[in-house]
Amino acid sequence: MEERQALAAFGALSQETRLRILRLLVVAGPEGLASGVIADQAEVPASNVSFHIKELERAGLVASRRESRSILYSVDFEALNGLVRFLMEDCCAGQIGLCVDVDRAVMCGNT
Amino acid sequence: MEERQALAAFGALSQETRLRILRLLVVAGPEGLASGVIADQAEVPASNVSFHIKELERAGLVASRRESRSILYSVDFEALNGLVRFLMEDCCAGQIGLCVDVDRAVMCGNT
DNA sequence: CTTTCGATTCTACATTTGTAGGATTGTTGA
DNA sequence: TCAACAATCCTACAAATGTAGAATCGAAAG
Repeated sequence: MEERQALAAFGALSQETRLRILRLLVVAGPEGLASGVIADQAEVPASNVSFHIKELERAGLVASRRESRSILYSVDFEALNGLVRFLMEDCCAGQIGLCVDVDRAVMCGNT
Repeated sequence: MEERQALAAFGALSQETRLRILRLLVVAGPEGLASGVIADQAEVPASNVSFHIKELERAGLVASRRESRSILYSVDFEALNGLVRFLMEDCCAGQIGLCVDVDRAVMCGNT
């Protein structure tokens, strides 16, 4: 994952409302959710959901597809995985063992 | 890791200058770096480094200790590890296998 | 004690971000 | 075709963020 995208992704995750939206989408799975549903569940005005969804899309964390009248938004799990790996590389760089806690089943195999 | 801290940490990582500083500190290891050294290496004015370091500290990602005239800043690897785990939990929640790519040696043992 | 030097704080400013009501667009079912 | 409905766009505004020079603070060396 490129730094540019990682910066955008971190920015996207650094906002309460957006994190809440992302979590709803993670739980919803590949099926995704319509923005009206998101607005209801997150208790946020529709225009606001649009604003934040756009941000999540710009960051490459969320994809959309039309389904009849609704547009369904879903997490790009590939991108989320890429972000985890990006973070781990920064975390591990020359310091594996300092940051990774193998006992808790979080492993970094890079380098 | 609490959501509050994770939000702050993501925010801290979402800024180019801060990410650069964090990487310098990751490479430097537990020993840490003085802010003057950071300013030189990152090519950023000293006041700016102070500003961003404060942000990284507030996010709990960086710790400091005095060493003679200088103050040495170092990464809190524990916190960085916690952030990776936080991200994985969001990423995995009910969807293990969709997001985690075991072949590339990134594993999530939660749940 | 005083000078030096590393680091922060102050200040001012431009830019970006977040919020939300209302208007608009566009798809679908009647 | 047209009424309904979902979602975005427009707008205005408040708040937070990022930048950097200048002033200040504080520890340590002499």
